[in-house]
Amino acid sequence: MPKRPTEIVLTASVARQYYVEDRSKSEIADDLGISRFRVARLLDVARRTGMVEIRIHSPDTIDTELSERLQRAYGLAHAVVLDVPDDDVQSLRRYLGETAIEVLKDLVTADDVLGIAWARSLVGVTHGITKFAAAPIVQLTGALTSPDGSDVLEAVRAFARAGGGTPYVFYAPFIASDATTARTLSRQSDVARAMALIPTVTVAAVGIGAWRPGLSSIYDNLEDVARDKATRAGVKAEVSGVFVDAAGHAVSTPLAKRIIGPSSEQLAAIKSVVAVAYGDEKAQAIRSVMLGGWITGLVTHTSLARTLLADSAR
Amino acid sequence: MPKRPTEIVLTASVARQYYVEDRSKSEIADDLGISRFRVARLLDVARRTGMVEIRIHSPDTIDTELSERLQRAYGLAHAVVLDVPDDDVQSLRRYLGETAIEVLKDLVTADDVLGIAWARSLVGVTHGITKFAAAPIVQLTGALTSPDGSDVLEAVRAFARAGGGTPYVFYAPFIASDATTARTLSRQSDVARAMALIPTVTVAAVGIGAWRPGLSSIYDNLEDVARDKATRAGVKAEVSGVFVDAAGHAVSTPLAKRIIGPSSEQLAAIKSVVAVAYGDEKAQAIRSVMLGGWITGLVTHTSLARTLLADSAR
DNA sequence: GCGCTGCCCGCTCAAATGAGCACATAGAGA
DNA sequence: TCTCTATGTGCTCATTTGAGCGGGCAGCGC
Repeated sequence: MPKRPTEIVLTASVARQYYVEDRSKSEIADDLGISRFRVARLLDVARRTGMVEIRIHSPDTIDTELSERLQRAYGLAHAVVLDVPDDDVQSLRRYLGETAIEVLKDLVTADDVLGIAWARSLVGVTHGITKFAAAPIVQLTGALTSPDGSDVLEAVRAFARAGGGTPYVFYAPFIASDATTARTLSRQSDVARAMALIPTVTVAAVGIGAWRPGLSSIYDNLEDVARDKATRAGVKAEVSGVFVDAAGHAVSTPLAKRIIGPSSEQLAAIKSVVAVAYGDEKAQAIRSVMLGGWITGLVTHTSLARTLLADSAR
Repeated sequence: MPKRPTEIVLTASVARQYYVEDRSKSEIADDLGISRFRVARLLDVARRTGMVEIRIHSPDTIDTELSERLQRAYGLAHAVVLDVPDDDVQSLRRYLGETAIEVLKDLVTADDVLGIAWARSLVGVTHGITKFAAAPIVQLTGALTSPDGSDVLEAVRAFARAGGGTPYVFYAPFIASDATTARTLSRQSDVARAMALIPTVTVAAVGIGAWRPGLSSIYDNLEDVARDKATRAGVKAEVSGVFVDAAGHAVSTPLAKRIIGPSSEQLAAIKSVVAVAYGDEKAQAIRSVMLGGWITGLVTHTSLARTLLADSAR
């Protein structure tokens, strides 16, 4: 910081005029009878010495800095990190879901086709949607019974209702008992119609599961044999029914044939895939999914974001 | 502030890159794949909504904002307002004096001629001066006995010693007993030599007195008769022996002829006149002096500055 | 005294930026 | 359904700004 009093006053004055009053350097220079170069240099000094302090504030709920870092670290197109209490899973899920809906609102136009996969935090809050683009809404995966009774079909319909687009739902489970059953189910007209639309989907909302008990709806709804087989095949995570290993590569397992949902190729072809994820225990799984490039956007909370960033630094 | 989460993140990201990382708008735009216009607009939004907070800090001792306002309000070339405790007059005087010296250091080059008038806060601290321009130093006014023994001559010599310039001092009182004595004194060679140099003085350091007991060395050193006469003539303040009324106009009073110091014309001709002033009771006097344009710079403290600004708003 | 060094200043030229305009799009209301 | 309005976007052109350069000057060592 300058030592001479008159220069301190001058520097502060210039900084105030430039930064607070938004005057141009030339204008300030003319005003003070000094050259614009001098003004620029005074401003440099002011910044370097800390006379000018600039802070970026975020609205309470969003941690923009973490969001940005996460976005950069994993090459995401969108990342939203919510700074909300994460001890109450119920309300956390609500927050994340509502935010995800906002993100989708932002992303989806009438020219898009929105795909909705089973994701607990999303499907629970869809009833409150207002104003949505008139895009077709396609159910991406089969349904799973949820403790609170909300399901994918409801979510698809809610989006369609809010925007006036056509909902494409179907009645089939997420996981069929075997590959043959899955094929049979897929031939049902409603399932076939939705599946046929998957290649046209431009924006998808998905959930991410970790291949461990309690961290993936698929894992929890599977028999031991199939589960262990997948585990041995290297499955570490799952995105809307697509199985991936630690590095994020798709794992081909017989299990995949039992899933009613997008194939890995289909998922990869979707332009924007927004995932909602919470729970620090899922960090590794989410990381794998992001490394594999399966998703383009993530809505999550601070502690998980921090874990993900710490991991990416390794 | 934007409502959509992705836009909040984007806006904050842009603001951070622009303000904190000092990247250019075009660069940020290319990076994010958006137009530079959009970046500019996002930044506008960020500023308008308070996402970007810019604060100008001053070093502890100087209140740059008050300084600037004072400077503008009274059209001063320099104003330095010190934010120091003003309950201890001793230390206040020290601070002001030292700061005034810094200001003078800044203002005076080898091509200048510095004039020093009697000013208690200045003369007390001159012994510590180091590094000064090699300018001639001229004693502007006669001397007054000071309680702490410091005097103008000492100050003049200290400046000269620090800079290597020639000191022009003389032995004569500030106030002669009558006009005739004053004339006689002025014919002394040392006085005459200094007085002859006054028209060459380019920078002067002066004190300001209020025409009330205890607020002006001249007032306090005068007999009742002369004092009252001056009061009746409208004298409200005094700058290095020049008497002015409330509006700042020079008051012609017989008293002026008894003063060994610059005439009002001579004072007015000096390019830079820096005054040191403290004590809220002097506010009106200082205001008058500034209104009259007698000084171009002021070194003072916060409470007095605030009073002066409140007065100027009237 | 004399050159040397580092610093501050203002210049030129090219790049960055702002103001105003035209266009597209989405939502509101007839 | 159609028009109107508000909003967001990118364009052009004039202005503002930054990078790098050379000159002048004070401070310093010989």
